[in-house]
Amino acid sequence: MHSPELLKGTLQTILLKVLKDHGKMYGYEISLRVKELSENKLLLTEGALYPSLHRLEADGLLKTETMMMGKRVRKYYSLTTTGRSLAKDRVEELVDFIKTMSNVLQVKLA
Amino acid sequence: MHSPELLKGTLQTILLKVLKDHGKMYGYEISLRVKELSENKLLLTEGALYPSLHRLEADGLLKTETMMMGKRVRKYYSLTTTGRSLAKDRVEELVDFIKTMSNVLQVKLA
DNA sequence: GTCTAATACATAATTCACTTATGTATTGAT
DNA sequence: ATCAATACATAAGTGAATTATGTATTAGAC
Repeated sequence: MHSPELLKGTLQTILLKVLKDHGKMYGYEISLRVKELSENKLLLTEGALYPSLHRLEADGLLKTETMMMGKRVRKYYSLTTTGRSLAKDRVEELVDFIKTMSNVLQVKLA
Repeated sequence: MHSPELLKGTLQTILLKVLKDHGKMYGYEISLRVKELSENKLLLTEGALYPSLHRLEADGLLKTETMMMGKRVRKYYSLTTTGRSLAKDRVEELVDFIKTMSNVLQVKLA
């Protein structure tokens, strides 16, 4: 697990990106997907995940659909048109930041 | 310039790394060096830089030497033994985080 | 047949590393 | 002379996280 401090500012971008690639997903599913993609290094806590999803929805970047699986609630999130556009920009910005950081740290990335 | 939000959690590591590579440096010099290494994309504000240096010093990771250049004050910072050791760890952690992020974003880094 | 872990959502209080704003003072360039 | 650059510093405010709770269902272990 990484120092969680590092996650700051990257969570929204991660959420947008994962939803861009996988379409409709629910919160818990997203957390599992991120865990998988990161090889167990990025563990999204609920306290970070749900407020972040709610914020993205409030900002009009995500839309939701609530389903009942038996008696269990599932809330599916997907990108709006605006969200899709922003997802692209945010990912580009983060990739650029990563490249900048590796320049500053003077490390080669495989 | 990047979204400054992304810098959070990475600043101390940057400072430790730059000081590890360049030895004795003063604050303003560090900000210029980071600006140069990042091709003008990382602009350290004083409000972030100085408190961060002070914190590292208070934590025993940096030691200081104040010099007068004519009438102008310069405060040189350098790593302590503890600081040198932590610099290594922090850089490794950040590099690892960067790799994790690129996995999650599924991007190839040159 | 009960207990634990996993599934699935949610929110409130708190933290703390930043941003933004401000302050002081020297030096070099035009 | 005036402006930009040099060089330090700190205080107030922000906001995205952490930490701590809470509710409830379902599957598996024993």
